[in-house]
Amino acid sequence: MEKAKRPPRGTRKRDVPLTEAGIYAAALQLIDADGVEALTMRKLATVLDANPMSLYHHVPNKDALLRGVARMVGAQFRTVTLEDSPWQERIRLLATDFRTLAHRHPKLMAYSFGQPDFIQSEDPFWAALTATLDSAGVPHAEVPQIAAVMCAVVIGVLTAELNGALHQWSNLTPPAPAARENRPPDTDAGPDGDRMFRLVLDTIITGLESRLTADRDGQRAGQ
Amino acid sequence: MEKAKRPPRGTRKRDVPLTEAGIYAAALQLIDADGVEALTMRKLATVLDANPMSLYHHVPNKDALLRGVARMVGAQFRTVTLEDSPWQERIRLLATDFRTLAHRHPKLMAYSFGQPDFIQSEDPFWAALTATLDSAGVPHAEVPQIAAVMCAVVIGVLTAELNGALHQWSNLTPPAPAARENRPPDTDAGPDGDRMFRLVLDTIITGLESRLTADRDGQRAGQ
DNA sequence: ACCTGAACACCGTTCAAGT
DNA sequence: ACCTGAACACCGTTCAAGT
Repeated sequence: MEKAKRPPRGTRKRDVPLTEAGIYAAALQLIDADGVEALTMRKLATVLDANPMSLYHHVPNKDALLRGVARMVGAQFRTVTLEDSPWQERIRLLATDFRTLAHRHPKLMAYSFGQPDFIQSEDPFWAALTATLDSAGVPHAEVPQIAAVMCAVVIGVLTAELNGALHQWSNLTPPAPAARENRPPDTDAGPDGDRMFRLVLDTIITGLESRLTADRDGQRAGQ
Repeated sequence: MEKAKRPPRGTRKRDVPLTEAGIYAAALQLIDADGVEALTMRKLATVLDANPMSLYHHVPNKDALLRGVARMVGAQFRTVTLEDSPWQERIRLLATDFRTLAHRHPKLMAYSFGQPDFIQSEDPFWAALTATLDSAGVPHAEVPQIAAVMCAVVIGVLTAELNGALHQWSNLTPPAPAARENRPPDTDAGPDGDRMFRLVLDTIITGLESRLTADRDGQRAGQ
């Protein structure tokens, strides 16, 4: 009978002590599978084969847990700096990297996008974005505002893509009352999403370009 | 002692029977005050001076309650059609009307913006937007997609404005470690929000214009 | 230091019973 | 028809106690 506690085969996750990182990793799995709103301290403990209260020895509370998971995933987002390309190219790369990350963990990112502290001063992403706008010739004083609205725009489009709104709205105009209802969220990873994301990107880059040349024309008439 | 039930003065809300509309109105008050996440069937019942379970006779569940409140508020959003203005002006009006609504019930709208069914085919807003794009000369087949991304962009910026992200990000670049932390969400109703919203609006309208003239030039070289 | 069981103060919702 | 109390199946979290 010796011990007799361990179930037959690998059904037991934890022969290993609890870790902050381990908790985050397990939480991320649950979130990827069922979404942030389905994550529960108690479910998470079950998955980790631990007592729910044990988690509180490694994480202060559920909110900190979510922030921790978000920070962990965000850290994967090291963008290639691509120092010697034109600013348009660099912005495009930043945005598509962002989108790639969003597609890798859609449920988590749909939540993270709603948190104002999702972007921090220290983020290499923010540094890269502001540096790029700077090198594009955006007046220093305006760089943070322009960067902020660009983030808001990109996050808005990604959110709408992730929760299916973009897809749903695109198929709206025909009354289509008998169309199949409540189709699954339909991550919209297809070519539609790609096209529409590029459309937005092109538009804001074009808009920025024309704004910059207008500024220059205003200052020294030409060039 | 006759009756002896009624408290001294107007502290009692309900001498009147429960109504679906009354429930929505009370729920909206609670949401405006404390946000959607703080709304509880039990708190709502208390405010209405009713038993929590009584609500379920007028509303199937909490989800339907929230949708009902959102629909009720969205119905206020009757946009002036402004039939004889240039499409740029009409789009601008649609967007600023949208923003006005968002500022009137920020907590509710921050929630509603996340719901993919927030915009429906029957909405006069959607009809006005698609009609405007149509009159601007957007190819019929592209109208829904363009309308969808425009909604996503505007909602993205409004969401970031409402939850304070726009404001926070704008003040990011200086490391500013000792700055006051956790200032209140700071609805960002000030001139900052106005400016940044107009900036986005100008940019997408400019982008759309250049896209349209490019299409025309491609088709018939000129005009 | 790390873990745990019991308990507290909440939720949304079901159901059988009251008027 | 409308309302209600009790109860169920959950939450996050505190706390005192175990090793």
